[in-house]
Amino acid sequence: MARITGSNGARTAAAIRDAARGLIYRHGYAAMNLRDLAAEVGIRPGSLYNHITTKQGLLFDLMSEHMTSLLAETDAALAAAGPEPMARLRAFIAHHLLYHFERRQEVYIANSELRALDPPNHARILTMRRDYEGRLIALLEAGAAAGELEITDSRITAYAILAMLTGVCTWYRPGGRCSKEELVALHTALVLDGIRRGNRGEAGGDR
Amino acid sequence: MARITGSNGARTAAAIRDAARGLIYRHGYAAMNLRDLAAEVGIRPGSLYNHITTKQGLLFDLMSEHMTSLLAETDAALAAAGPEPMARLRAFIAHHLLYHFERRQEVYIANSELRALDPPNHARILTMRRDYEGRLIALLEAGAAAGELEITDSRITAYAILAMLTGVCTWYRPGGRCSKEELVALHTALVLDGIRRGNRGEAGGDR
DNA sequence: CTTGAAAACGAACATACGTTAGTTTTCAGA
DNA sequence: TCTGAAAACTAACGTATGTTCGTTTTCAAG
Repeated sequence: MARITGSNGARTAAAIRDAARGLIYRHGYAAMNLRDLAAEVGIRPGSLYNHITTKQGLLFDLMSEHMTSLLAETDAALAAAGPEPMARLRAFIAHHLLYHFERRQEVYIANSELRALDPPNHARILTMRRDYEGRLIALLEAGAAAGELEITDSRITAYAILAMLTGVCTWYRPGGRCSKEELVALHTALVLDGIRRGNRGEAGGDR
Repeated sequence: MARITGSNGARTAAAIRDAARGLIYRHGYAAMNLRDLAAEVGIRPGSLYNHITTKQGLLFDLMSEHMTSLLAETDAALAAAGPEPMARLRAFIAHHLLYHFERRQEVYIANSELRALDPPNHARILTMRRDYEGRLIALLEAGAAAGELEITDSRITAYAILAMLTGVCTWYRPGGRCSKEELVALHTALVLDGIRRGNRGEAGGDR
């Protein structure tokens, strides 16, 4: 027996990436092995190589596809929000969360497996990530320039906001206590109230 | 040649844990191998087993020691802050950040390698982590009860705050642009302004 | 000074893993 | 219908890895 009846290259390739996403998400890249991956897809280990270059190449493809679509969809959401800085910032936050709810696995992998990439791949993904962070930094600076936000350090503030928003996908599960919309509202409030101009209490210093 | 002149059990055990922290922090538990670990300590792979039970046991010990000291030091910081809810909350935030600056490796490992623990070990570490989250949840609820905070959902708010604060150790490096004190002030402001009562702008909803 | 435990060594075992090679069968275009 | 590419199979190679075993040397207690 060799090639299987009804086998289809594109379908198998997609099944491999789907299964790989799940396995890497659950066990991590280093702990995932290609025999388990092949078994989940329903093929033999060697057959994987009709669809991937190497294990490392598979990881890079997954992360690259993810970052590309994250950037594209973010830009679309920002474009739809119009020119007003605060509206764009809200759109960014809402989109970030909704995207993360929808695609927890990709997001988690992109954030936790950077170190598993070999140097050239690492550099490429890092560039895309910096692009994404740059979107938020620009929004914060636009809001500050418009006099609506009070930002001490736009880069660090962006990191803090992204850490909070991205943290959601470590515990969010569909069908949990809060709806997606409630979570968006809650986080939008947390973020915006934390940086809106004129909102500073006596909290600024810790002594 | 066998036992080495001047060899000392306690010193070697400490060196193993130090080296393991660094290797796991940089490469992850699954990607760390005991030959590299032994080489970094300056002994042969088999000699590791005079000081550890298994690789898994080593990971558990590292995480367990970390969580134990985190809980103890947090309680000490809270005790020193006195009874006032907001003072305690500030103390929690400041302590969390300073602890994370000081012990980035342990913190990162504890947060990223939970899945590498086998089920019994996993359960034990998870209990300690829930304990820690419980400290913050209690503080938020005390602040709300005292009328100083406005909290929609204390658990989710706690997760969001912890994600933000813990995110620091993914990018913080000593000698960076901001001092530790500045970072504490910046994050304290972000958190407290985000949840202080009467601070709600029109940000609550996203539509 | 003797002796048993401690702590290192060298060597190896057993398995797991990424990957390759050669073969076989199916599919799609001429 | 024929033919070459596609996609699967079986088998295995080479290496890496966690761990064990028996030995040897040092340390410290009696």
